[in-house]
Amino acid sequence: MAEQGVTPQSEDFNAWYTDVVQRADLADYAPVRGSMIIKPYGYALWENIQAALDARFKATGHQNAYFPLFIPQSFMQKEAEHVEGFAPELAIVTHGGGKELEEPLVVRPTSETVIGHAFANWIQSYRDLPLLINQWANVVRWELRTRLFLRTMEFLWQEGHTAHATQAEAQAETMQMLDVYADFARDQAALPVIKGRKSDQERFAGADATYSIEAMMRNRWALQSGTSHNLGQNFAKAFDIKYLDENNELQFCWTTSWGLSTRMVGAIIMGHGDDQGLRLPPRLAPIQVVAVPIFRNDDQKSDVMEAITAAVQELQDAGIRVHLDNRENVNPGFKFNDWEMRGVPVRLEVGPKDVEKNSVALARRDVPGKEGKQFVDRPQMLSTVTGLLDSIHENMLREAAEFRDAHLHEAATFDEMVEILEAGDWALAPYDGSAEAEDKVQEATKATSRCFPLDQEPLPQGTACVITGRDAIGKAYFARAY
RNA sequence: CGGGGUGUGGCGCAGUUGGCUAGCGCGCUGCGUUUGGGACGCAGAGGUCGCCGGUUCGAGUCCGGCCACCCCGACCA
Repeated sequence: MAEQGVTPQSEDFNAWYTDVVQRADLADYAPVRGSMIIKPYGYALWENIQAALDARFKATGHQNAYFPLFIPQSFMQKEAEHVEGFAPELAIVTHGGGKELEEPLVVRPTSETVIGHAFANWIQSYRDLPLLINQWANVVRWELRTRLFLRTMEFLWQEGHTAHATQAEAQAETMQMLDVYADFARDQAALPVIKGRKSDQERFAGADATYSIEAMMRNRWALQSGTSHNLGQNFAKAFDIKYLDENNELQFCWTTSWGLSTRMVGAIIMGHGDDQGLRLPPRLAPIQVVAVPIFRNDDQKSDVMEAITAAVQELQDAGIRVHLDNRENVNPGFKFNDWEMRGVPVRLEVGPKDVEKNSVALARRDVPGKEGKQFVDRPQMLSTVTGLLDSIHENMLREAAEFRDAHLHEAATFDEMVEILEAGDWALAPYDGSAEAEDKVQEATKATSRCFPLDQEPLPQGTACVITGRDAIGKAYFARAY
């Protein structure tokens, strides 16, 4: 029998990832290096992410709009840090309609500049504020090294852009959206994340401060899964985004931006998957329940199909995403393995014995083998499935949190820090926020600073950075990161 | 962009001391038997051997160049 599964995680985590993405039909390689084809199953997952986030954006007062893919090159050059930060990864269009363009067009790597330009026109008075906009779009960054979902030259995301009258309001917005991401990760994706502030090296080019949610993958690498920036008045000044306040005085706005991309799909894959393949969080899974009929002959077939069709209908009517696997060229055992690899949270089986006893079998993806399988009376099916979906969500979240917490350690000295990082875990230590300290850690361990977690007490006066010995500005997590 | 590797039916590979009709496994199509944890039999379909050039009576195989992809590093959501 040929090996039909994916490379085990323990053997080669990156190979496991690549295997799973392709075998589970999430994505495919495209003709152009570094770009990807998102297949229907992967896109359905993204659509569910979109729907959940979009609802949260609307609930917090944001409106969707769409800004153009092409940005005049001069726009990118108006904000000093922004130019420098993005210059190496820009795709630039120099020709159109067979002629060289007067001014080259940048394919957006992010939209602060075009949106800043528009905001400057839209905003006149304090009555126009706050302006709360989001767009769902594709962006392009010319990456050297790419990986499906985690880093591709073109990716899908949403980018929120807001303008406010005061610094405090902008900061409140920045933190609110970080919370939205963290809550989404926990409540929809079953991923516990750490909210924190980025070091200066990791800060967005043009931001005063960048915050992120960091998730731990099953190989203990960190994955930045969402970011929220307080842009201060940097873009307001570069694009002349001004308003008249109540005293008829002209003021610069305070702006923010925040984004979450298809990288979240990678976070879900690597944050939950096991040696069998994907494990999708029930609230985002494109298929929440897969129904597998089992029969030996035509008599049984008609009885079983009738029963299972009714069961599927009942679940569907209750709003559950169900797929009936009625393929006849593969046997049930194959289907079990196939759907487990694809990460479907719940499997419903109906066989002759179930028809006879008016029952169904339900198996949960997060608990392997017989332990995770139960037979329930048909009238209890719907309530059991509903309960299972919630229970699987809670269990996946708990497992991920326990795994993460088991691999977080505090370091009191540089040696301790190196020891923790070399073992592959995350180290939390007082850090002065400097680039030279970060470089030193990276040289020693390949790990970088992930964030200063928001959830921490202020350090006692004079606490030393474990790397440089200078005054620390807070405790930061360091880890290997994608 | 540096280091390593790989390009042979859809996928995974063998064939590489040049030799005639390029094989194997999986998958695919048809028919039949199967079906509660990755079924089996029989019959089929499917290949400009990554591309270009060279050597040779003869190139998947040797030589040169190019391209693509994967892995590891440096840079990044």
